[in-house]
Amino acid sequence: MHMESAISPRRGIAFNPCWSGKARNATHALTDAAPGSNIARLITDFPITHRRLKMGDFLFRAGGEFSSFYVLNAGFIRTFSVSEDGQERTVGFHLRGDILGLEAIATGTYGCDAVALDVCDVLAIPYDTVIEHGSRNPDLVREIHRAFSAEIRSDRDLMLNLSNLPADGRVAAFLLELSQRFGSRGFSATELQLRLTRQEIGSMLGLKLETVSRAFSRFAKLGLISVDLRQIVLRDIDGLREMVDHPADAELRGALRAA
Amino acid sequence: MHMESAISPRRGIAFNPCWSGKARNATHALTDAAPGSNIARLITDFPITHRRLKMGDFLFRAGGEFSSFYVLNAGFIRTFSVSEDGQERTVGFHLRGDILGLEAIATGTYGCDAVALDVCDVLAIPYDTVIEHGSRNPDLVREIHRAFSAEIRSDRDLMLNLSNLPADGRVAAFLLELSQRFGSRGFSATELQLRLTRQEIGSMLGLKLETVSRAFSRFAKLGLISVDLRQIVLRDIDGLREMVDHPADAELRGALRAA
DNA sequence: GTCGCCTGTTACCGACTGTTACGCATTGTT
DNA sequence: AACAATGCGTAACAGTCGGTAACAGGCGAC
Repeated sequence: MHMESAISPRRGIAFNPCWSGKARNATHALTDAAPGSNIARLITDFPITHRRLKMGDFLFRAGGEFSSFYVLNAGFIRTFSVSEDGQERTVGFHLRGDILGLEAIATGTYGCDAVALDVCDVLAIPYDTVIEHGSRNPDLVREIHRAFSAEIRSDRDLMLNLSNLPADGRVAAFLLELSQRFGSRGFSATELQLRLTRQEIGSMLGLKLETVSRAFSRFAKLGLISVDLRQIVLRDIDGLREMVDHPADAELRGALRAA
Repeated sequence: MHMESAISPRRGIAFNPCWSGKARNATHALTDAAPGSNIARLITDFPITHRRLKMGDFLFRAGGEFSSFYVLNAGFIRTFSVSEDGQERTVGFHLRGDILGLEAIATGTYGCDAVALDVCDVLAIPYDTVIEHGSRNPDLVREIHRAFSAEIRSDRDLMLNLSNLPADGRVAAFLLELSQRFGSRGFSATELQLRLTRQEIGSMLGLKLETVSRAFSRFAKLGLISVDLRQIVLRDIDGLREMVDHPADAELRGALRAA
């Protein structure tokens, strides 16, 4: 399975929109399942800075100077990088609990843009503070390492998908991964509210928007999903999994089921 | 430029095959340019374990229990993962100074296989030791973070290439990245001794071996490189760069230059 | 030496994806 | 209300890449 993320399978059901309150210590802000939650929990003896973003605001820009990394507490964020010719390429789609900005430590500048797709609340964690705390709190260091490591893993899974799956397989894998992440964070795992356009999804999967569109249509025709613009309902998880593992057969099997 | 790695541009020319001696403190074993060098240098007050590998030996296997990560001191290592259907997919190609095994921290088990392509010498760095040292040596912690972060960056660059470049562009980008890494570690940046088969290269780039072969042949015909099995000489770096940036034009331009 | 195996090269064909173009629905503006 | 802008779906066409196959060269086993 390429879709397994390194996230613990413990499910956090409760969804606390704590960003609607005052800025507060983040100890109880996140569920267990989110990689950023433990880190926030381990930094207890100083107030964490909250940043509020509205749709379209940037959390950081590529090349901007690094001083903090961020734990997304509520909302949705898209990260992308812009090539020399002005083409936007989506790098990731992030929900609450995700950590952003880790890739900036090496160079001291952020490696991509991060834009809010919705109203967002973000915890800003100053890197120097982490280092300072780390010297007397090995658990915090371990937790940071785990987050790094998980990031590498999931990037690598995505890479393997990109390089080995045909268009349908990639789209199916994308949906399954999203479902798993939504589920582990207390959202519905079958009714997905995409916040991305076809274009943005495509640029993350190395496909054109028409191809994404076609894949969605095909899946709907095969009864695997229902599509209503950006509202997607997964109806046959195993079928989608089949589409990832054996893309060719899945097509055939669906066809004869329809006949 | 997607090919820029986060490695410092300082070049370490001297190549000390220190693995031929007795196991020793690693302080002087590696050049500045390698991401693993600083880490090895910062762990000074205990002897680092060396592991010798001969061609075909595994440094670690997917699923194996994690206790140490590794700094490659000499030789070449290929990492790959095996899918359910038995297909091998190359994840990375590593030279001296590279760090291996970082992705294992999250789950406690290694995420891929690592096999020696040559006689290798590897420094094994027990993770617990790092944590222990980290509490009184913040620089070590920072250095580890830098390595993690650089890993994420380079994975992401590769991802962008995979999802956006056509076959020729990927192969050209692969050659340029290799050249840059060889150069930064004291090898020739233009005469590359590939240790990978076409198949292995292809599985890293998401291409079939025939496609890799065809790309090499095309490049050779355009005068960009010379190919003699796994011995490749880069003859026109700018031309290769052009192939990455504007794959279509590069073909045309080469054709009319030949005419 | 010969055989068999592995790696690599090249050619031909077909499938898949990108390209282009058009139509439709929604949204927000004049 | 008319209009433009944006996102989305569909279809025809073209280009690229993979699948298959045949062949050459290196190498070890016998």
